[in-house]
Amino acid sequence: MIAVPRPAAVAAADERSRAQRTRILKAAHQCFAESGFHAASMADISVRAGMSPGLIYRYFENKSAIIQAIVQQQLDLARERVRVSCGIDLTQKMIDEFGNASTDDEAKLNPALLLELSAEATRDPQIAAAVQSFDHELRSLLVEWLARNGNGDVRAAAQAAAPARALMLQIIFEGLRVRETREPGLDRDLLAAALRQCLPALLGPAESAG
Amino acid sequence: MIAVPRPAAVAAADERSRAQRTRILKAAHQCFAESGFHAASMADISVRAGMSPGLIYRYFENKSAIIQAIVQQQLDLARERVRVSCGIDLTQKMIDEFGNASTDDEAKLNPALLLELSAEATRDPQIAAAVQSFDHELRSLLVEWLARNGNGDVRAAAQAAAPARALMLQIIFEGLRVRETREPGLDRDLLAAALRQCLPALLGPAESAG
Amino acid sequence: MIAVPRPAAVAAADERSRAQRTRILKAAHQCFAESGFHAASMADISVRAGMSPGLIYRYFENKSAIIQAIVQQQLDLARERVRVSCGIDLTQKMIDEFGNASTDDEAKLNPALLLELSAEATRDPQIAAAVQSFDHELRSLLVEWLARNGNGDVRAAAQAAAPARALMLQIIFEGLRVRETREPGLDRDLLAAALRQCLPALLGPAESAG
Amino acid sequence: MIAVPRPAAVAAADERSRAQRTRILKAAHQCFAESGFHAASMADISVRAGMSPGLIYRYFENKSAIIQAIVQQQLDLARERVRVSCGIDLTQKMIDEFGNASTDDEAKLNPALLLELSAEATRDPQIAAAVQSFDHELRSLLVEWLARNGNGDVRAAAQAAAPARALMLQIIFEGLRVRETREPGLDRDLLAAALRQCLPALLGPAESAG
DNA sequence: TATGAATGAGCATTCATTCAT
DNA sequence: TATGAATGAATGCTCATTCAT
Repeated sequence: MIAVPRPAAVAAADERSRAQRTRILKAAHQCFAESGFHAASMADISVRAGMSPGLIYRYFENKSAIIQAIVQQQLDLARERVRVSCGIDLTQKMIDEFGNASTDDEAKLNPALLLELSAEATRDPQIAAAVQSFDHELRSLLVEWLARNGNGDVRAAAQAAAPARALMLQIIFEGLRVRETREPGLDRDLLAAALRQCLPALLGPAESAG
Repeated sequence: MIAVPRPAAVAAADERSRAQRTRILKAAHQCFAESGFHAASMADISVRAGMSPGLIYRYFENKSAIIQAIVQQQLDLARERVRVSCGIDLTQKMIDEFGNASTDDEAKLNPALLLELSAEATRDPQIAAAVQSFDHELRSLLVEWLARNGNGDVRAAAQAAAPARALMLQIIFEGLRVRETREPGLDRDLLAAALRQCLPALLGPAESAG
Repeated sequence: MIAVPRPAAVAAADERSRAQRTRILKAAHQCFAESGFHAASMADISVRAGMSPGLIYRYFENKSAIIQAIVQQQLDLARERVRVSCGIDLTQKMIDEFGNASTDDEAKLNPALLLELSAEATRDPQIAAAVQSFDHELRSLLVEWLARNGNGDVRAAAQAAAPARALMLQIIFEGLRVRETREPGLDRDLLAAALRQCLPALLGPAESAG
Repeated sequence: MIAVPRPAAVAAADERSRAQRTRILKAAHQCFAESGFHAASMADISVRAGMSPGLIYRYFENKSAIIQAIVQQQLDLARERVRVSCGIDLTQKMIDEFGNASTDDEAKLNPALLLELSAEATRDPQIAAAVQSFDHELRSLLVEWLARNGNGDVRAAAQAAAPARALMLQIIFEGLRVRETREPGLDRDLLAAALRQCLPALLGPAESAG
């Protein structure tokens, strides 16, 4: 006779399972941010997560699966940030969010992680695929957003420029992550001045070609 | 009897030593670009360099020292490229050099390596220091270059904007490296259109505020 | 208040307990036959048995105890087969039963299991003891059976030869199990011819020495 | 400049390499015989071989390769024994060689190892292939040997019976190995009597059918 | 200078076993 | 009685580094 668990029990188990996965991912995120994907050991992660190394394997097939999950998490985070940024002073947003990163802040996309993840995309086809599909989706979102923010500028010029502008925004966004990593103490005023050299041209009305 | 080497012999030995170091660094560069700093093994490097693993330790104290040297080499390369780019159509240059990277092309800064190196700066203080000092120097060079290219625009506005513009160029340059890594097949026309949205504003005359 | 179980309940519990043990042993038999004693995991067995891994430990102290029980079961099976084979054409029986083994056929002694079990007897004194006592008992049974099948040949010669013949039958029987394992597709006609070279001399009347 | 090692040095290195492999195989043989293929750990083997665990991997790709090599070694040993046994009193030989096995006697086919190896053939296709090809070869050798020992009995009957007899010899040989494993203290006189019940019929002239 | 055999600590992963529920 | 999450020691294997030659 096999006991059929009541739905409530199943739900509780599911919740616990999800909580454990979250705990592991949080620990992994910290370890990866601190030491990199390869230098962080499963033992490190298990200690950070407050559990035995063996238990991790109940929730993730292997270390690679954890990396994949972190990659996905970082991508989701980036997507979320784009969404939140709609209808906001993007320049100010970029300035405000520069730096202030701490290793264990899971609510913030970790720039070192983003860089390592991007480098890894060069080698791991699964990561490459995840990253590419994310990037395309993100660019589409930016195109839409630019259209909405164009203040009724429905001229062909504005429409045509949107994809290029979206790409340029992406490049600047990513360049900022590199800078964050290499020069965390960068002067914010200088940064603000720098961004103001470029962003108005990208966000404002399309220049009349004539 | 201890042989006192004649100066010529010393010089020859020095040269040989330098040649060996170069050989190792070339091999290491390829291995690091292909597999990353951690995944590339000393054995891999020694095979690529056509020498025994033990011999590498006569020229570099340990693997970390090789990484340091590669970092320095990549920085030198980047510096060189800035110097060469003077008086050139920067926009076109950026477009032309996007992608086309091959793992064993030592004359070209490897974008995946740049990213991994930048992430490593987060963890290794020596690398952080090397990177920061390089970045500052580079920015100074860019400021000078912008001044020279300003076509005699010695107005206060132009002078004041230069540092911000230099920073912005740096950010765009680095953002391009991330893109190269994540989307190697990016459409060059779109890229050109994107850069043309921004670079004129950065490279051209300062806008009159009134 | 401690409930004093009524005899009927005790009997029912006993029966259930026996049923559970049987279920575990059946699962273990399949797993062991498929993967060997060491490669089969308790988790595998518990899945096959349709119960949790923890529950197995209510019925068996540890994995070794399961192996012991399987050994005993295989020995019982072999004993049973000898008993059944009485008064039958042994040669034909041996031929018919060669091969045709499937991993989950519990009614048939699994040859790979027999071999692994025999090898294990070399290492585990408990298994060695079980196997030895079984082998002696089996030989006695064979001696009796040979006497009965001797068709009243009560001459000293026949009596004296019985133990040797019994041993020889055992050796052949076991040799067949090895062959089954190493050459499952062995030609049955060749096998029949081989056995007919030997068995008549073993089963027939003792040769007159004069 | 890559040093080209002199032939003498190469030969010495080769010899050392072979010696190391031998040392590892000897240690592995002992460990496998004592604990079985799976229970013996690489650490056990490395201790027995008097070297570090890592070094083993310079000579064998992985544990499985060691098992394969041991299997091959045991097969070679068995082949050698057949060859040596030509023109000899086979019955006496079988009796003499029963038992006396010690775990670290590499010159003697270890019966427990043979059994485990045979069981493993059930699961590992590579071992199965090695074993099958060996068995066929061995049977051919036996057929030839029987022909030579037939004392000029070139009658069709003798020729026809040879393959069956060869198979039967193989079965008995393997049955003896099982017995050795399960009943190492078996009485030699009884064993001799048992073999004498069968072997004459197998080794002697073919019985006239009329 | 150069080799490459050797070391041993460290890694990802597995699994028999326990125990709170 | 039954579950299955949790443990942690052990395993096969890798690799930076050393050192006898």
